[in-house]
Amino acid sequence: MTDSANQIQLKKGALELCVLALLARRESYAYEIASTLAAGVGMSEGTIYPLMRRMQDDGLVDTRLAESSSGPPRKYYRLTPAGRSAFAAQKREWRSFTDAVDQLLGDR
Amino acid sequence: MTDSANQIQLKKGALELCVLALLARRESYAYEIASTLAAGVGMSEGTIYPLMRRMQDDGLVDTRLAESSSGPPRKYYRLTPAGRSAFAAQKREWRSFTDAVDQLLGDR
DNA sequence: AACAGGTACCTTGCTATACAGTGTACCTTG
DNA sequence: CAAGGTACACTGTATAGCAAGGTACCTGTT
Repeated sequence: MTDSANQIQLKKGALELCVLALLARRESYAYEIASTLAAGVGMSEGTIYPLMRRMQDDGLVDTRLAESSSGPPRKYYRLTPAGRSAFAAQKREWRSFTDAVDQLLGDR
Repeated sequence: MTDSANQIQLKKGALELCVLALLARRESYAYEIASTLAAGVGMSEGTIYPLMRRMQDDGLVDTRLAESSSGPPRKYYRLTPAGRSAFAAQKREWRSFTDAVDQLLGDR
């Protein structure tokens, strides 16, 4: 068992919440989201594209294409109203879950 | 997408940490662990038994059998020294990960 | 005695997902 | 014009939670 084997698992499911949080601030595109989240929570490109597809299918985001001066065109993602309420709901779930775990851990 | 679809994913990987936390307090058996964690983090029996097997294979726990006055014999799990240090390490990882997410979420 | 229900163990099959790896194509800089 | 960063996307693999099902023990009720 490598050192990060468990952390990999730990991340699952929180990633959508992180993406929602970023998009709640401002619209963004997949490559930028992946770059931003790579540092803090270790999201890679192979993860973000399927996730964005899923979120679009679920109606949480819509997209627009925009030219870029520094490479190929970017597909910007924006939260829909459904996306905003999903963000609020998942944030509550996150709090409730982490509070339950923190309580088990005892000290904090 | 059901309401809990994401929460299911969110749980992954934190469950081992929860089990380690419980066993750090006192030895226990799978059925009791599952019952305790069912309320707070929603762990079911189908999850706990494979997990305990994995943790034993990883050397994090050892077991002893004990008679029970109210049913079949129980298999008690106890943390090994490796289990205790894994607990400490995973607790640090948990803190660092949740701190990163909480920072993204902004308010707290 | 028969049965229901709680305790306690465990396995199989299904589904979802993260991620590495790979590929395409655009643009700028040396 | 080659190299490297930007930006999109897909495939294959491994992992893991969980519902459902199965065995078996013990107690209390009918």
